[in-house]
Amino acid sequence: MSFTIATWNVNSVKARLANVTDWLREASPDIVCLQEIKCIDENFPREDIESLGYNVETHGQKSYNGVALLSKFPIEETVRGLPGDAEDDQARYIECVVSAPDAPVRVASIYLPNGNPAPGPKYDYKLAWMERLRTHATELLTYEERLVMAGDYNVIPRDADVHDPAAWEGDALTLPQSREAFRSLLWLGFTSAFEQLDGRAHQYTFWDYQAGAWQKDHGIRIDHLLCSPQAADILKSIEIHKATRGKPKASDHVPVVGTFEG
DNA sequence: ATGGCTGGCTGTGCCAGA
Repeated sequence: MSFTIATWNVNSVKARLANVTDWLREASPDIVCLQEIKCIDENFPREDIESLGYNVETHGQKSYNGVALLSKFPIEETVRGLPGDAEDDQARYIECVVSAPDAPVRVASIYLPNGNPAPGPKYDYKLAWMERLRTHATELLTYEERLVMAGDYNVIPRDADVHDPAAWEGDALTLPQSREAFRSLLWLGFTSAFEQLDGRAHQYTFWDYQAGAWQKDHGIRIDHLLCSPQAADILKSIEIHKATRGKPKASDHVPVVGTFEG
C-alpha cells in the first residue's frame, strides 16, 4: 500500500486557508509538513484541517515561523523544537512518529533559517541551526527506521536549481558554506528525493512575489525531502505541484510530494 | 534593480521573507 508525504511552506496558514484546504482536497496527501504557519497553536485553523480527515500537531509562534504536521494516520509521538539549544525560541522544527501502512515513519517538518544578510548574526544562526540539525539527524539515523526530514531548507543545492546563479551569488541560500552544510547532512546517509529520482535542472519550488518572477519562471529549488535508507528503499516518485503557484492568493512556495510504497 | 510583493501587527509604516 502506498502513501504520500508532502512539504509546503504556506506563508501564513490563515491568509492561505482556502489555498491549503483546496489543495488538501485535490491532492489528498497522507502526511503533510507545513512551514511558516505564522500563528500560535491556539490560532491554527485546526477544525478546518481536521474535517478533511487529518490529525494535526503544531509548533506555532506569533507572527513568524511556525511549523505543523498533518497526518491521515495516527500520530504516536511528537517532538516540538529542534534539540540542542535551550535558548532558541524560534519555532522551526516539529517531528512526529506516524503509523503509516506496514510500519511507522518518523517525519520532521523543517523551516531552516534564511540566513540573509551574509555574513552577519542571521547567517551565523543559520549555520549553527544546520549543525544542530546534523547532530540531531545523526542520532535519528541510528534508529534505522523510516525517516523523512522534509521542509524549506533555504538552500539551493546546485547552480542548476536557480534560474540565474550569478544573481544569487553571495546570497545565504547559495554560499559555499550553506551548500557544504546541506551536503554534509546528505553524507550522513540521506537520499534527497528529487535529486535521486528526477534531478532535472530548473525545477523550482519557490518564485518571489516581486518583479514578475513567476511569470518569467525565475525560481529556485529550496524545498527538499531527505530520506533515511529505510525510507529511500520505498521511495517511488517525487512531484513538484507547480500549478499551485498560479492560483489566486498563492504562497510563494509550492508543495513537493513524495510517494512511498510500504 | 543595493528589493520591484506579501503577511503580520497595535501598525497609521516597519520588519521579515528569499
